Amino acid sequence: MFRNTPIRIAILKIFSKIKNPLTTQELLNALKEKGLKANKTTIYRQLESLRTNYLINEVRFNDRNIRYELNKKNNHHHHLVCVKCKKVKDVILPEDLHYQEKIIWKKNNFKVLQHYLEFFGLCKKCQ
Amino acid sequence: MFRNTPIRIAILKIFSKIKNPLTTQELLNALKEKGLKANKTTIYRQLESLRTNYLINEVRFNDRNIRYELNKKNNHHHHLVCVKCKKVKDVILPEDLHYQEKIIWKKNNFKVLQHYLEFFGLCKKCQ
DNA sequence: CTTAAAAAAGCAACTAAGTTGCATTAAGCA
DNA sequence: TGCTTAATGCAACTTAGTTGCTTTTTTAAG
Repeated sequence: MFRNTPIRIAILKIFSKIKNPLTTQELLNALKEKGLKANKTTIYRQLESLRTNYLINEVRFNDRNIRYELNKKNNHHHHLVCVKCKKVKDVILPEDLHYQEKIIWKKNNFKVLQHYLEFFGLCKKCQ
Repeated sequence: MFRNTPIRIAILKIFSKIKNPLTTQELLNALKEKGLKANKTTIYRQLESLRTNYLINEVRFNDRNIRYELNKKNNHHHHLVCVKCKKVKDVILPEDLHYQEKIIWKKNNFKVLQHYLEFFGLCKKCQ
């Protein structure tokens, strides 16, 4: 199904090492730093392929960029984005949104399949 | 501070009547339907002005578009987006995310100022 | 009502992200 | 080793959004 091309391997390696979601541009830069000059078309196609095969997830913060991160099993989490220093920290919520989604089901008969949830505020250092 | 230009008035009127967040393109179309041909530069500048003055909010669903809706007082809500028919319904969560944000504060010393939360799934009709 | 200052609108040119079609290269397998 | 097909590269294109500058319009003072 997939072919283990140098670019694909490099992209997955970068994602596995990085702590925060990457924009397309950041990924391109990271590849360049590794000495791998990849065409932007290739990157867009790889990201699309990885995404539709559930290997990576899209993440949206409060700017216009779309970011990507590895879609590891049992690693559902959200992000705390500091509006001042822009640092990002993963956060796992106890019970996540199960309670809210149960209410939504009862009240609206809407079956939630997925949610986007990100928090913006001030980290410890920036307050 | 603001000047009551026909375009600004028309934009606010459209937002006050519409139920779901609008993309820039949808707003342009809605204006056209009213017989108001407005330059796209003007629309972008109006949206930016309305946003920085807290009259409208940005909303992100799972496509690339940024949508806008009126920022009414005491109307904090989230959206149920049907992945099949694309219909959008507002939802108000009891207690919202206060509990989760309290936990975040206790565990991470992160002061949440804002959150993005949207639900994607199947509406009553589409299940 | 007139007029002056400043904000808003319009216009054209530009930027940058993302896409498309097609030719070339290279995985992976018989 | 060679064949098939996916992946890559490239150039041209599309489209959203931006910028700089000119013109128009709002608003408020005289």
